[in-house]
Amino acid sequence: MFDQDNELIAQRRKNLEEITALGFEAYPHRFSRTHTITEAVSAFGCLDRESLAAEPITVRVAGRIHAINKMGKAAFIRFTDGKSMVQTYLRKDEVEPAAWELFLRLDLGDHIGVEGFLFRTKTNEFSIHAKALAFLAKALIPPPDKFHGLQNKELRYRQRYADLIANHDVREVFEKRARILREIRNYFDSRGYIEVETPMLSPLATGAAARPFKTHHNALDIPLYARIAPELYLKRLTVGGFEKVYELNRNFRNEGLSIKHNPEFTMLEFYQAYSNYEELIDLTEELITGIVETVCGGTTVTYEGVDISFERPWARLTMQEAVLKYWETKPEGAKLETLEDVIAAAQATHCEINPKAGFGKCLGALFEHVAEKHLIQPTFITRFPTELSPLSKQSADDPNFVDRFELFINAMECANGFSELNDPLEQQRRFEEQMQARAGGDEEAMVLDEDYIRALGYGLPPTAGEGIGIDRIVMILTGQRSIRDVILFPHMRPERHQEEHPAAEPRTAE
RNA sequence: GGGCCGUUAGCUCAGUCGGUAGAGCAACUGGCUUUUAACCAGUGGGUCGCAGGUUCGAGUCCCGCACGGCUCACCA
Repeated sequence: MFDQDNELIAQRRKNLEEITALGFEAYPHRFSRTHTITEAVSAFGCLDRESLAAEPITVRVAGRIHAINKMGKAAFIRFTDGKSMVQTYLRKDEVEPAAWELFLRLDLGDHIGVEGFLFRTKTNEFSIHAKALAFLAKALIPPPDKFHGLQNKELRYRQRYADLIANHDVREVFEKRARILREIRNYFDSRGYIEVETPMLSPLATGAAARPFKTHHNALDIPLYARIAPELYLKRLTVGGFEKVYELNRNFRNEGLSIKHNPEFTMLEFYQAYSNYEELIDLTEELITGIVETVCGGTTVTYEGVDISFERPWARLTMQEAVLKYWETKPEGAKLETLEDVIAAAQATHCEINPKAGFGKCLGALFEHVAEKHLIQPTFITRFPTELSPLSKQSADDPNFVDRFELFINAMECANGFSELNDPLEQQRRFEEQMQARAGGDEEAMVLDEDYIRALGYGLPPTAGEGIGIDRIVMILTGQRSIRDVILFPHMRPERHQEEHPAAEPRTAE
């Protein structure tokens, strides 16, 4: 890793040895600061040259070296605390001789501490006139190009630390992500919801239609699955009397990776007793609009050059209305009331459907084929087929549909909520249907959870629940095109280490 | 899994028709006491992703593989 064959690393190791030979500790344990660089810049960066000269302000700050401009017996060192950058002006005749010798052996990427007084240069740049210089840690590996940053996407994802050092906008994305999560927690905490944590590892992977990761518990000698959704656990808690609960955490799905899919992703799920799905639609608008206003300032964000407006109310369409609206070659008087209607529409729009699928699955496929890509502005799709919604409560006027919605933004499904099915006998019947589909080869059909049925047997009040895909919301609010750009360490194939090649001839030149 | 594109110095990138491997940053030596991607002079640094093939000769053409990006399919 740090082999001497690489001249840049060898040079840095040599510099470190010489620094310790000068009497500096190689990896000192601490450095007391008066300010972070960010604090110093925000506290004093507004002062002009005259006020800085009139009453000298001394600071002790620390950071990583970004650039060095050396001019004989003086130098500027630009360094950063990760968030803000400042430069220090160092003169050979104004610091200890050892400090100057130290300076001569510093490399880009090293951590230093500086004590000095604040001033402005003749080009008016806010700077620290160094009186003392401390060595805090060596970077044996050179940082990426100080001007171009790190462009190679593979390196940026695999070595996020290097990405964060080199590309300041990456840090801003993750700071914004943290603010979004904080706003979500504020929203629910201030309205009396309790945040809970339910099992990540469970004997059953259920509550959603997805393929799970499987593992094994040695002591119990049983298979366990990484959860695909916390849904059924959260509703057990509603049965138990937690009227309003939320969980903000990871789900795991053993499926393909893409610009919109990571094997683990962050989901908000929340449930509230004595509510229905229409109340959740209002809540979702309020929650997300509030986040957009707080985090992005305003009600509009620009994503991929398109303005997305979160001005309320957002569009609402039933699934059938959405298909009819975006079906470009729709014949006069077309309807989507029966299986025959839907099959005819699928054929007319060249939408492939499974010939064995029923009305609900066909309508769902048709919706995804015809309408989904047009749902750029926030849009709630309602009135889902019962066949696609094994955990949702049927609509009062037609048992073929359920009281459910999905929220689409930028053609991505961002939220899914419904009035919860709380009739244990009907739930059992729906699970049995799913198990039949599973037996028929549908790997993603939902798995029966008997204990969940038992919980419903104790009586789940009328309840509405929702899941919101946080990574996707963060993508839209931070303008990132790929989910990998809003996840700190996205999943990658492991690096394949090259076969050990015969040891190179030792270098003799020195 | 399919299709398209990419992989050249630590980083960012050139490399024409197949004919001695290039630049900027970074590094090294020297100069320079308010620089701004500092500047000036000089120097070193390469398994051209890996492995085959064609050819007198391959970074370049062909085949296979690895990894990545985009995209389609599956999925949220």
